[in-house]
Amino acid sequence: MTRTVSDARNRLLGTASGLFYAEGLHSVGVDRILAEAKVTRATMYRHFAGKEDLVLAYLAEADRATRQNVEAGVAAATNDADAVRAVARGIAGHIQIEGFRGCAFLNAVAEYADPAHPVHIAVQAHRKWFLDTVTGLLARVGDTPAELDGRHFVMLRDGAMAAGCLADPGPIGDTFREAVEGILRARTAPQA
Amino acid sequence: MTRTVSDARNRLLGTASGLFYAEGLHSVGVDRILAEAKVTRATMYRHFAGKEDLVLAYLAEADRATRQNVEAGVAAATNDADAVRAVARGIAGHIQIEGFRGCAFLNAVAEYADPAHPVHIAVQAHRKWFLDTVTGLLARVGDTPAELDGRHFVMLRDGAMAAGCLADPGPIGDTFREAVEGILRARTAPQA
DNA sequence: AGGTAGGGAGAACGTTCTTTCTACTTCGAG
DNA sequence: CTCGAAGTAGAAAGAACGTTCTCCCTACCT
Repeated sequence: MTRTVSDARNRLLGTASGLFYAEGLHSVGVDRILAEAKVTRATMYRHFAGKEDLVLAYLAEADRATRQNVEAGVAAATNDADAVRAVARGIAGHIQIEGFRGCAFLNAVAEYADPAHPVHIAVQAHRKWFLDTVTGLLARVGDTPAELDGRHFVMLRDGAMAAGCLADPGPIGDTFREAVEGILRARTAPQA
Repeated sequence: MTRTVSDARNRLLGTASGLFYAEGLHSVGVDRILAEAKVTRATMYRHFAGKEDLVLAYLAEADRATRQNVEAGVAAATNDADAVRAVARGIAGHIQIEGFRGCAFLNAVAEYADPAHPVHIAVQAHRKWFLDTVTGLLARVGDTPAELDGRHFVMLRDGAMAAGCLADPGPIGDTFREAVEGILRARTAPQA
């Protein structure tokens, strides 16, 4: 019942995630991860089938963290429009943090182009969840179909995440949030 | 004066570009490029200092092609708003082409995270040109400062390019162009 | 007391990577 | 005619890669 769930495994996944995100999937070798996590090869291969499994676990953790952030933001909102704003605020805030290197999922597909690859599939699943979630939130604001606005929101998010590590993240976050306000404005006061 | 400029060099850069774009920078090895281009190692190292030089040449060619496309679209436009629309149409069209795998520059920074790396610097230069160009075009529509709208346009572009190879590119292109129309609308008829 | 899971340490495998090298051919310009 | 640039062909170096392996130690559970 003590269920340590392995301290070494946590260190392994933690440092692997940090390195993968900061430097890229192919750029980081197993040796680097083992050295930095102070874990031996045998231990790693006891917990993960291989490097690819580590990558998948890294993305799964990122997916879990994102869902938690979104759900927390939505839960704290007092109305439907504010729920959308909360998601946007979370993204804008995420861009500002030290060491931000873009979207872990978009960066991953840049390295795993094959659509049939497990990594690519994991990214697709995450993106489908996000698009569906945002579209659902937007549908509760106003009474017009929200599919286009959902895609619009995700497009802004993807662009903000991409540019956030290539330009001053402050103005990027501001631009993003103002653009989201534009979407909400158009939904609350439909075409003139 | 015959200046063949080397047929082998062209084949080399051409197939290297195709492979780099389709499969990623780190995923493609020199051997693959040499085999596919039917060029020997010695010839390649005669023309390029190394693989990194090939990557840089690939990005330089992509930069040149993009600038040409934008300039052609702008030149064909009959007024300032249509110039912006022409750029947007070019992007939306680019997303639809078979084999589209996202923005070559955004994909490149995903693999070369170090801001001091030549690849990263080349991407920054390309992006600065694009942002400046778009902001300049938008400044001619309406008479308000265009910096925010320029960033907004680029954000939409980055998002559209990122999503274009992860979802049905048709709706993505439509969403992008409609969002750009929103920017133009806001500039021609300022706040109510 | 003994079995077993988790971890440490490190050797070694075979592959692939980028790069360098030598040796021979081709061809056009001076 | 000759020189040199550009090409072919292939060996090989040297490093890094992901993976597998053996051996030993510790801690916990029964």
